Amino acid sequence: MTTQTVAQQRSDARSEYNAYLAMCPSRNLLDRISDKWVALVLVALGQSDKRYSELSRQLVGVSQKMLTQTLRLLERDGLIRRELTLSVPVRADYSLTPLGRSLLPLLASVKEWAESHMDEVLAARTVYDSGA
Amino acid sequence: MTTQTVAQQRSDARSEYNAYLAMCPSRNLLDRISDKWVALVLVALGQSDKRYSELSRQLVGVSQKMLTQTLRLLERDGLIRRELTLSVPVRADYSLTPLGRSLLPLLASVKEWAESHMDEVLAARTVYDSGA
DNA sequence: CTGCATCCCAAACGATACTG
DNA sequence: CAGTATCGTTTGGGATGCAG
Repeated sequence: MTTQTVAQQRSDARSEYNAYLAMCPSRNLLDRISDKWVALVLVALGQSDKRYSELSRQLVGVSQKMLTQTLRLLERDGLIRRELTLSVPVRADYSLTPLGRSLLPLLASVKEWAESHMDEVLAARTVYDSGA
Repeated sequence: MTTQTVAQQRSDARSEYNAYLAMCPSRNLLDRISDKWVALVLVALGQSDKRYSELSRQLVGVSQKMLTQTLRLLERDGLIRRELTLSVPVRADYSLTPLGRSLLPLLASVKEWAESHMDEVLAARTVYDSGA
C-alpha cells in the first residue's frame, strides 16, 4: 500500500503530457495555438469554410506571409484541411477538420471573452498607468 | 422598415468590439492573452496563489525577464494582483483578480485540450511531413 | 487568385550581471 | 527573494517580386 492517493493516480493516467515542462511536446502545441492569428483563423473557419482571399479580407491587417504560414502550420497539425482546385484562376478552400472543430469552441470563447471584457481591461490599464 | 435583420441588430448591439479589426483594442487584448506564457501563468495561479519563485519553478524554462514581463502586463490589465511584502528577504505574492478568474476556465480548457490531443496532432504532423 | 522566395528591419527573447 | 539593466542573438513579420 502506497501513500499515493487515488486522485493522484487518476491525474497521472489522465495526462501523460504536461505543458509546464519545457521539453514536453504539449508545451510546443500550446505555444502554437496561443499564436497571434490562430484563434482568429479557426473562429473564422468555424463560421463557414472559406477561401484564402476571404480569410485575408476578414483578418484585417494580416500579411500574406503570416496568413499562409499560419494556415500551413494548422494544416500540418491536422486542425484544418486545404483543398486546392486547379482551375484558372486557382482556388484554395480551407475548412476545419474534426480535430480543429473540437478546439473551436474553446478559442471562440476566448475571443468572445476578449471582446466582452475590453472595457474592464481598459479601465484597469488606466488605473495602473495613472496611480500604480 | 430596413432590410437589416433582427439577428444583425442583436449582433451589433452585443459586440461593440470586434477582434477582426486591426485597430480595435480587443485585437490587442486577444494578442495579449494568446501570449506564450499567459495561459500557463493564469492556470498556475488558478491552482493557488503563488510567489514569484514558485511560478518560476513551475513554468519550466521561463526566463526571469519573460516571467516578470508577463506578470506586469497581466497586472496592468487587471487579471492578476501583486502583493509585495517588504520583509527581509522581500516577498511577492501573486493572485488572480475576479476578472482573471473569469478568464481562467477558458484558458485552462485550452491548456487541457493541448495536452489531451497531443497524440492526434503528432500523428497529423507525421502524415503531413512524410506524404503531404 | 494563391501562393512561394527573398530581403530586411524591428521587436522579442535569453543570458548575464547587478541591486534593494 | 524579487527583481532591473544591458547586451547580443533570434525570431516575427512587412514589402516586394515572381510563378503556377
